[in-house]
Amino acid sequence: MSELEKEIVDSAEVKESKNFIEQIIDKDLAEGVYDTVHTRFPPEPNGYLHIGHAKSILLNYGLSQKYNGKFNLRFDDTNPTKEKAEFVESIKADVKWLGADWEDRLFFASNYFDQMYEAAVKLIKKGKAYVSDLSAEQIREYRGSLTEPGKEDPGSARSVEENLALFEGMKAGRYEDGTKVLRARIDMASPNINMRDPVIYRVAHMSHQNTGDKWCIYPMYDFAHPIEDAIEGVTHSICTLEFEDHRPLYDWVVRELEYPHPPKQIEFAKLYLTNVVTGKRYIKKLVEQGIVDGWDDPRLVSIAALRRRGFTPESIKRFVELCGISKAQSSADYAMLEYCIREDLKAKAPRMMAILDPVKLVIDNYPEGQTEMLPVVNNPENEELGSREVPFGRELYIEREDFMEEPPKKYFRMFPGNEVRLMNAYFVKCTGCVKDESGKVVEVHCTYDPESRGGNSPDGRKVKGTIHWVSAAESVKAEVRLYENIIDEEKGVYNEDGSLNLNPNSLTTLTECRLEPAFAKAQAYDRFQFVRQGFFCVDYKDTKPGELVFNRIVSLKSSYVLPK
RNA sequence: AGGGCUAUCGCCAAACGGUAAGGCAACGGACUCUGACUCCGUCAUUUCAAGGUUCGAAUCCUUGUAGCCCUGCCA
Repeated sequence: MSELEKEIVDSAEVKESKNFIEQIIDKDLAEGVYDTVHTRFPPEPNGYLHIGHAKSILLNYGLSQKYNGKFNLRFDDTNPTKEKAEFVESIKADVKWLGADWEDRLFFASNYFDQMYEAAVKLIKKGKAYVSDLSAEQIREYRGSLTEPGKEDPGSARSVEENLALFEGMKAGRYEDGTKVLRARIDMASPNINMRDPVIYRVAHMSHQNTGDKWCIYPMYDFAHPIEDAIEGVTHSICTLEFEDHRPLYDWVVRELEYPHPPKQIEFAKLYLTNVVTGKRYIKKLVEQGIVDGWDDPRLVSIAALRRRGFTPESIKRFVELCGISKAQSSADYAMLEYCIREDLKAKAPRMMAILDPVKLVIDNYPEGQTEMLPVVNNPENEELGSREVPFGRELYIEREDFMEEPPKKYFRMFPGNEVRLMNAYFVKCTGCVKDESGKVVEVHCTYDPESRGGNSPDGRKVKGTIHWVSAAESVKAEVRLYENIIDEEKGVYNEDGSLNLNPNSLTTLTECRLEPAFAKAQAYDRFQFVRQGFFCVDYKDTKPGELVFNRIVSLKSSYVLPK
């Protein structure tokens, strides 16, 4: 290819298509609707963040970076009945871990309660809001149905003065929970139910995690959110599809409150993953039944679980990018997530040897009692990761599946008469095996070629198979948890009736495995690529001294399948 | 008087009236001290359906169909 051709190809690759949100922003910028881009991630501190939040975080933060704008982290804490301070810290940690930097812009919606109260007063004065005496049930009745219009709230007829006095009374705590609400006066006959005089303030005598007992009235999301965005100077308020119907109300609020540079709400489709349990009530059930050990169980897709399982922020970012942004309801394939972590760890993680399903290998012509240290490169694709010494001896453990007494065609690992390479060590020739009464192989025997130290024979002969191993004497016994999150490829996670389709026994398997010494010294959060099996990280939970628990985070497809 | 949104390969997703990108998955083959990785090749004459407009339609129009969301004093 000539230089010119290369340039043409390069420039073609640079031309990236923009997602629909970027197109909206470009247009806004070009038309002067906004002269900057300011986004935010507004979680309610009522639980843990999951992979879906990661999409929102990375989208919002990414946009602010791309357009040289700003990104806020704001806790949307307008409902004290659901929120806890402990979630604030975990959310901050997760957002930070993902690399979204809010700099000094950490906000709480509850810090705007005074301004929201004033905003409500302003609406009352404009005749755009009134106090209602209706019960929750009555409000529901008056709202009408999907096909029938609602009817006027009796409170709608009150004068501005009366509303002002009543609303002040609500604030002063003169009314019980549920006895009075403030409603926006819009249109009880609107086909959009959100516009049928939505409740914008309710009474709740409850301590708030941030404001304590200062307030006994709290604003509703639809009223509070646009105000929060407007106060912070947010330009593009990005949320998920279910809020599309709320956009007219969002626009109504910023218009009636007369903000000079009103923010704009844009909706995108949530990120769903196939074959993982996401429903909160199911997760709760799994936790209660002890099937998973909490909301950060590695089989779940909370940010904390993914972190615990060994995913890197980079891999999640890549995954979110790969998924793209659109308005079509979709579910990403879990294989794509696995691809991202494999891709990321490939050159970053040291590769260690471990035997998941050990069977003993005895080298009959190797001196009894001798141990030698063999140098091994930590990652052949990345020399910077250095090397280590691995002990080698007469008795080793190899993977049970790496030996077959009667091999099928194209099997080129251990079988009687075949020579293979013990990775980084020696060529060995299989001589046979020892079985117990039940016919189970308990020991494989072989002889080695002392000339082939390091894994190559001086006479230049080749072997087709290379297998991994650990020294029987020096290896460390450990438990490995094999986590599976694939429930049923065909039926998926949920049954037709909405119940959970899973076999608890299939979720996790504990195996006793053998690790090479260096692997066994792993620290929490260390990540390793494990020969032929996948990636591991240390599972920091429930780890007792001398009883390491490793967690296989990604199962690489085995490309050799035994014939049935 | 219901309203809103969506529909392009098994899964995501571009294409913005000019002749269906790309990634994941899958499948061949080459290579290999991990049956991994890498490499190379294959994978939508057709865009939910049926009509229409146009020299030309995934894109515009009409009529259907399917899926998701909305009747919290949740967010």
